Amino acid sequence: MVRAGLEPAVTGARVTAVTIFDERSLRRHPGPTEDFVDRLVGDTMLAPQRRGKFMWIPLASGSDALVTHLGMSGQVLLRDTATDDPRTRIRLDLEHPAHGPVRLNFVDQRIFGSMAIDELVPTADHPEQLVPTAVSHIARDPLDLRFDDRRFLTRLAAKNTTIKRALLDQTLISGIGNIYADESLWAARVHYEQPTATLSRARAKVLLAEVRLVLAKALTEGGTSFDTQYLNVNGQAGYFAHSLNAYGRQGEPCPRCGRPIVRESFMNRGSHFCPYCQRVR
DNA sequence: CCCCTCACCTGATCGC
DNA sequence: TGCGATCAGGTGAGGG
Repeated sequence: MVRAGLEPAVTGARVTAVTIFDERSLRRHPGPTEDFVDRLVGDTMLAPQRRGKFMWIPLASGSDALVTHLGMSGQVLLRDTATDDPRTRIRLDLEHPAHGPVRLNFVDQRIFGSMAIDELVPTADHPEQLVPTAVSHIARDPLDLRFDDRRFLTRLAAKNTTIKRALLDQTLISGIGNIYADESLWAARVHYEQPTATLSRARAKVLLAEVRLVLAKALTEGGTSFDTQYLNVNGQAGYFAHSLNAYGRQGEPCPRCGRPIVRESFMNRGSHFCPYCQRVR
């Protein structure tokens, strides 16, 4: 969503200025602040790419890319050159050959996200495409046409953990956060603490199919937004939050069986599920 | 190597 | 009214 919105505006655009308002947003940048600025200014951006929750914009000058992770609360907002946003941590001013000047505001309330300049490298998992080193260990997301279902199912069965941990493991499958994990598990009727080793291949296939449906729906509905804090590149809220079945609905009836949804604490966050529909088997 | 816990952050909300 | 405590969650360092 974010990537698609940025593509026409940044592809071919030259960076004219970079302003750092909060250095903590450069936590993942390997060098000092000046290095980040110097390597961006004057360079030209190519088409944005995405893997999991990482987005990167290759730079025309060489083998580097501007890598952005949105964390929890990050946004990349496309603005005209006069617009500032509250909690902007990094500002990029661009000049596009066709569209003229444009501004990218990296807004991030909780500063879980970041920007960095990172080297593009080849990896065994992604032979047709160079990816930033910070992204090289991230698996493909299940909507990627090159996602390997058999490999995923085999690696899943080999893990010695529970299913929700596995779904959140970005080296196994990417693009699934806490909300989409709970929604997918609810849809597939799988308990979040089902051991991966005893989850049948048939049920794992159903779960993978439900993951795809949840991610595809979230994508078409513009992401999950609970308030104005979560916006797309045009500053609009997504609508996925209106169609949640389990996440955040503790105490409310399960849309399938009517019994109450339960919330349990797991991995320092919430797991929302229907104890009747979703049982360890 | 594999698995798991926890620190990192801010702002909304809750209880007293 | 105010103030401290709690909660939200993606990532990766570090421990076992």
